[in-house]
Amino acid sequence: MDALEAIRGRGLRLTPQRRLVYAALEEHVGHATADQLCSAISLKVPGFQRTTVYRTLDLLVELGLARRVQLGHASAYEAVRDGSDLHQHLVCEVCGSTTDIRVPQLLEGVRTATAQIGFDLEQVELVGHGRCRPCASARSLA
Amino acid sequence: MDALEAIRGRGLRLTPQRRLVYAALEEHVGHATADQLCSAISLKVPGFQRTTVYRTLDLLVELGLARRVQLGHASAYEAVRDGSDLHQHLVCEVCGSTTDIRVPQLLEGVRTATAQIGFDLEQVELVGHGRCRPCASARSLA
DNA sequence: TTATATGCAAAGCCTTTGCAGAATT
DNA sequence: AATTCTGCAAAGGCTTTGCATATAA
Repeated sequence: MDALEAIRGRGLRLTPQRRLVYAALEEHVGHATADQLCSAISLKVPGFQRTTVYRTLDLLVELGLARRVQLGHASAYEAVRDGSDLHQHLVCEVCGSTTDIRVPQLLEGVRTATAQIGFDLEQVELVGHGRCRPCASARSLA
Repeated sequence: MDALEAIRGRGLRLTPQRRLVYAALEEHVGHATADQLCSAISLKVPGFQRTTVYRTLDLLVELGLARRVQLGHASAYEAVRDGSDLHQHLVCEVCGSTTDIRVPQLLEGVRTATAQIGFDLEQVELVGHGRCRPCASARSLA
């Protein structure tokens, strides 16, 4: 909950709603869509607004407390934990599941390429598409 | 135009509309949104339907004649040229421009990581966010 | 001739915006 | 007390779908 103090540090307000969104994000395993978070919170606080979730997520991303991942058309979010847990995402085209992977030297490689053209890199997002192990196995049996 | 014969190869029909969409995609420099393509085609064929553009793009992607790139919320498309011109994209957060980059060994790195977990990788999409050279310069002056 | 594709209209997601009332500092 | 936030409703992009008509093969 300490992380949220960053909100006050910005001169903004630490409201119950913001706590709820951040808590839901931390509790959620893997990535969560705004809608999933809203549903989860609604169990405790009926009528919780999607609008508020979106606004809060924007704020959390801006503060570096959450990361936004573009999976397909919709955005997914995940809490940024301590220690740079930089990872990328794999999406299974068959079952839609997502998996985390770490690609060593990815950042270095991209930095080298961007440095050459004077692009000031802030974030790298990589999404791989294919078939997860279970779905790949199922296919090879067919 | 040979590439389009792949459509017939699938037992599907090579219509004037499909030719138009593919031609527009090839002529377009850089990435094109469905809407941009539709506008371009509409200059020659007034009233050309966005619906048709979307349906055709889906088909072209499926046939490997086009590549879909998720830039922000909207999709952008580019023709797949001969010779693997695999590249990735940088998006400037200030002016919204996109730039192509090539990241050597990117594919190898990702393949290594996916092979370890048995994920059958088909495509890799990387998007970098930051500031393009002009915008970065403008900022450092401020 | 027969299945496929297009045009059009409508609906569907996901997300953002405007504004009045509520709540934090 | 002053400013920021929330809830609600509405609109806004982008994309998909349904169905009758037109068209490629």
